[in-house]
Amino acid sequence: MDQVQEKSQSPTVSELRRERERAEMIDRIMDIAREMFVRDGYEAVTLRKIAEAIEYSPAAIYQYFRDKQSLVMAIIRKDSLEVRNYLSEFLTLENPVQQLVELARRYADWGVTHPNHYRLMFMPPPAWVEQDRELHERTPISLDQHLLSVLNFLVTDAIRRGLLKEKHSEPALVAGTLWAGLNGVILLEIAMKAEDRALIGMADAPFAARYDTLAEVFLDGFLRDRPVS
Amino acid sequence: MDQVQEKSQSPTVSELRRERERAEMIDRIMDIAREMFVRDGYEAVTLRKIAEAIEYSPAAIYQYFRDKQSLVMAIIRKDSLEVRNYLSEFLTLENPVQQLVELARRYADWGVTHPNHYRLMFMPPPAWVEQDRELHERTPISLDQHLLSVLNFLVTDAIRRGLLKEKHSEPALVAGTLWAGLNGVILLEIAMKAEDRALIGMADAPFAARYDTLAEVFLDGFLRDRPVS
DNA sequence: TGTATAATATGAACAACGTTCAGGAGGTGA
DNA sequence: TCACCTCCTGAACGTTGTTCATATTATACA
Repeated sequence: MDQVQEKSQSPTVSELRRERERAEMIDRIMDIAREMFVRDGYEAVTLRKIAEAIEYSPAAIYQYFRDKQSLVMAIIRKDSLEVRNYLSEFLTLENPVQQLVELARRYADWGVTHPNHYRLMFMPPPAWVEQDRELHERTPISLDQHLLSVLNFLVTDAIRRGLLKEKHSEPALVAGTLWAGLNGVILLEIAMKAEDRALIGMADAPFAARYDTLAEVFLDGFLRDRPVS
Repeated sequence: MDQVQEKSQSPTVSELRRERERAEMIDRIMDIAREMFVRDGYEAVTLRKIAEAIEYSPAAIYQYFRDKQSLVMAIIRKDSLEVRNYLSEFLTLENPVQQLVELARRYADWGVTHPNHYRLMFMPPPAWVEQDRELHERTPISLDQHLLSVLNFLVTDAIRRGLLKEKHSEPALVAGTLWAGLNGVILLEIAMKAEDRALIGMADAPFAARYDTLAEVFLDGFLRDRPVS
């Protein structure tokens, strides 16, 4: 990652092959690391374990990644990009509210099924953020930023069409609230297990029920005329 | 922490003094650790740095805490307990909705001003949770659980008084949604800095505005008759 | 075909980390 | 005085991420 070809006028055939092999190696490392990462969280990812799995020495990894942090960030970045595409698939300019609901549901599903990705996305060690910002100078934006951006776009559209109550005239505030609620239900699902909820004497409910309640309340709260669904 | 006095019939005067000194030492260690922790996050807390700060050897710390994890957890636990008391201060049985608003605002204020506490509360390394659960067998419950519990209690009260719309008859679902929205706005404030929001072309707003929007939407969405505020 | 060059992989080492342990120092109670 | 107990330390262990000189290999060019 992150290297530039300086003098190559036209790449020879073996240069192309090496480049491809290099890309394969990068993928292989990332796949191994992701496996550990998804199952056991960030601290389970050790370079020595990865090295053993790919049958190389630990030092070899540094040929492909600047350091461990870059490796994990590369995984997050790549996977986030896939989710972004997945989320944007269904974005047409038809019914902004309906699209919001669909978008939110997809995002929530992804979050609940990828707790470790989600964790690291929101809760990176503080030092990481700056370094990553310097390196990839704010592009591509992260998944949560992208979500907020899309929400903002759709909300702006909805407001322009007069679908929301008058008091909700600022798209950024509405989008932010949607973002908050959405990530909140995901967080609730990830951070608090069923037994924890039972512990404090609460009736348990499937994730879908909590999501639906949130959707219901948002629709009732934001929409001018609540359509019968 | 976590030790029992076995044979002590009546503690002598010097035993009392030693016990007090021990407690002071524990506080001192926790204060140093908290300072590092709050400023730079969890991984900034190293036992060797703490040892240097308190002018003891690293091994000395193990006289007071089982291991590093226990130390950090002790901080979280203690501070969470203070917040719990702070949150519960104003809990009377007068107006559940008004109390919900007050409670939520206090919680949000705390979260925004304690990002690192907040981070670790929701996002502990997966392995930690089990161990901590075994040690302190589900008591005292964590801050987020406590919040959910209180929310649940207030919502139950509100429902019994017929303050909510009919379709919101399940307290657990309503409380969960409130919890989600609340933690969501905090997360938005913590995880995404102002410059990030500006980056995607959104109007920026102070935290209070986002909180108010959320409150507004929840009140409109949940309440049967929205009182003029 | 032979040779310089560049890419690639490695073993050994380093610093820092959490943690353990045998043992010293010093006050306490009898 | 003596035995005991608590506190504290230095040294060590194993593991982590990371670096670097070196060896190996493959390529490009004469």
